[in-house]
Amino acid sequence: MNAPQLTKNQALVFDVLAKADGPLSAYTILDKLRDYGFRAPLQVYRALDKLLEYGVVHRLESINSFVACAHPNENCHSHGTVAFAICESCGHVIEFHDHEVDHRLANWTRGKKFKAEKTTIEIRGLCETCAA
Amino acid sequence: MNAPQLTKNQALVFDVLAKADGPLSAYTILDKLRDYGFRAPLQVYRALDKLLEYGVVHRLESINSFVACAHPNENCHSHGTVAFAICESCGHVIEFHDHEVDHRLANWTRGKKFKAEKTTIEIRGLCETCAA
DNA sequence: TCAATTGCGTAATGCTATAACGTGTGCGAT
DNA sequence: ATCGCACACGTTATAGCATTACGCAATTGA
Repeated sequence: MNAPQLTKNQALVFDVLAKADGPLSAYTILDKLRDYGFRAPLQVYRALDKLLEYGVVHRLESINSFVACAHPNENCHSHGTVAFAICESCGHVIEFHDHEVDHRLANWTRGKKFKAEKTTIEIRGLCETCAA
Repeated sequence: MNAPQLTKNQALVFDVLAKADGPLSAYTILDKLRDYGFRAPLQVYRALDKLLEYGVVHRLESINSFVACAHPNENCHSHGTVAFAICESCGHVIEFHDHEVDHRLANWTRGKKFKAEKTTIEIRGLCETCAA
């Protein structure tokens, strides 16, 4: 899924996420965009839905927040499942891929004949700086 | 973390989850327990907090729901990270462990000096029956 | 031109989770 | 025994996250 030309709202939401130094909730995004005419959550959620679909934004399920993809110029989906390490102290997120993990999970689903649609891997803890 | 004697509320919540054939949201649990005197979400959330702490219940982050642990007589935590496959059609959840996945993720965190506190692995899709 | 699609705006609502307050009970230490 | 503490509980209110429902406007393509 490659991103076509973004609409105005999509571009605004994406820019906010791209400039943030960590994940943002939909309502935080809304607040940051009030000066640009945003009034309602749905304006944010609709834009996010598209950005997620295009693969340029990820949703962090465990903290109900969103981040810009760390690999803007590649197609994230081609790397397999995206995993995240989320620092609970400073909020920073590291995005990574591990083919072996993908492989193991794929093996498991194959064995169970489970048809995987979306896989979430999120590690919460403390980043190197905050753990020190 | 082994489970001590449960309090009345904890036991009620646990029983509801144990008898359910799939994950339940806190509010669904609340509704099921109104006849037993439950009136407010906090009664459920407080019980859930303890049950999660004891390891007899798991939280499914991606669907904001809770399930009884599938291995009631073992200590889940001793198996490493618990992973879940969640059928989006019938709602059934399969709980599993994969040491190799744990190992890979542990390797990654070690390399990044990231101190993992809680790891979430959830695969959403269709179970064998529903995919057929 | 008409119909279908897509994005947008607004209001209302629903679902998920926690804060803040106070009560009661059990239990160990003084 | 009684004081102080920890813990579970009950209630109200509020905060935070997400969707439903309605209608309008612009675009596209048959």
